Amino acid sequence: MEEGGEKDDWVDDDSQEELVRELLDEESPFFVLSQGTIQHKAITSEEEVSKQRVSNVYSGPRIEDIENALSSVSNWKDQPQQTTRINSMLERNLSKIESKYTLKVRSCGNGMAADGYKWRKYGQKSIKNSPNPRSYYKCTNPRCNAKKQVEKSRDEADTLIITYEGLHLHFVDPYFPPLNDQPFQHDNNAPTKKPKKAISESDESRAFGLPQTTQIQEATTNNINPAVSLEGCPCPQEIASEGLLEDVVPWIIRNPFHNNIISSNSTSCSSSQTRSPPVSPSSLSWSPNYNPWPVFI
DNA sequence: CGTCTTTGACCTGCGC
DNA sequence: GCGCAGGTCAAAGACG
Repeated sequence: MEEGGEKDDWVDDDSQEELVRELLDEESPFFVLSQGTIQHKAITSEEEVSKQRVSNVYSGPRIEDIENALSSVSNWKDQPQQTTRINSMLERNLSKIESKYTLKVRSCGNGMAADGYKWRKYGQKSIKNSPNPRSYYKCTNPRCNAKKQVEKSRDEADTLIITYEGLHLHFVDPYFPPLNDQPFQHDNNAPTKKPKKAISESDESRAFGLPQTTQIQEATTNNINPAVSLEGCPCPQEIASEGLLEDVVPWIIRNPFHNNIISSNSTSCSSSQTRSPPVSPSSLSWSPNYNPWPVFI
């Protein structure tokens, strides 16, 4: 993707702060809450070892960490000190933390909730004591190890339970500073499909890691449903084709019209829908499995 | 023909 | 060690 130098200006401070507040707001419609709170779980093999550290750092998302993540993503190219901030976070072992975010999504249609990323289904399993199978998806981006699991709720037939896991590394890696003083270059021609290669590359990418708060941002903005920009909308082509968070978030922030759509998307699409009606799902079907209008409950 | 989905087999972790 | 359940792999088929 090629945004030139413009992208760094896409998110102004106010927008960032607003997004941060949204991230921390339990009432935010952007968050799917399982019984009112984001389910956050540290799942690394070093979980016990790092618990004490985590308890300091991850007793909850701290606003400065989220700000770190946001500012690191948006500004480091222009502000060398961002490199220091990233390194500081990495030194705090933030990169070793992975998180799962379980979302309950009320489906308005036939199933999958679009979240702005392309996913490749790699498995499906029947779950014991559950009538509904669970589907496993990986991000199609070869530099990304993000995964999600989707299953229907046992209690509510029209509710999907989506568990996000891992990182959308293709979202952050263009913003990480070059290693070993090598010239940093974003691979604009990175292939988007070749799962086998993706495994090794994502393994390499894990060395970068990501602060947990960035994952929270990811989990949140996944729900923002950038797919709204796909067809019939004057959004950058890169968004439509890749749905990358780095493109989508600033773009959405800058496009109030789509913010309205997103907001309406965060409420029930049933009879309680009082805002502008959603675009026809068929017009958004850049991935055939997705119902682009999930409702977060 | 390339890509994606399906689905059975295999792997792994965990509890007993 | 064994069995179970969840997670992943990969061959085969479907689809555009």
